[in-house]
Amino acid sequence: MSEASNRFDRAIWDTVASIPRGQVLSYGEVARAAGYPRHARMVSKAMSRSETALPWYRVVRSDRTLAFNPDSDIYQRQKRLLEEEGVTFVKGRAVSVESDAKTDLDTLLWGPE
DNA sequence: CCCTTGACTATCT
DNA sequence: GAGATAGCCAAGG
Repeated sequence: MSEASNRFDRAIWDTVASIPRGQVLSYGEVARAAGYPRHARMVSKAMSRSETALPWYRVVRSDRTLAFNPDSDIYQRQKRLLEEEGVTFVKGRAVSVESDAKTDLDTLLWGPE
């Protein structure tokens, strides 16, 4: 196992571990925050290589949908873990608790949809 | 070295 | 907004 790839993994792990409860980051955002722009596709692999418990479920697509097949068990598991932290889902998109005022107002006025 | 595979993304129809 | 398309980049065959 080379030093370089190990450094990459650690950077990704640290970044994912730093995502606050009830919030989500996209694969691209994690990669960029870790100091490796354009490495979105490598984030999942790095997380898979982790042996410690990471909040992997707080990482979603850039459009806030989940990366798995909606019919799969893993998709349901991720969705449930997020909902347990207060994250809601509107049209398949994860909406963190810390959403902006406009979204909150619209939701109050028009309901989730 | 070429080709295929992804828990991806930005952009254009 | 859903598809298609073209970039992206490390791994493995």
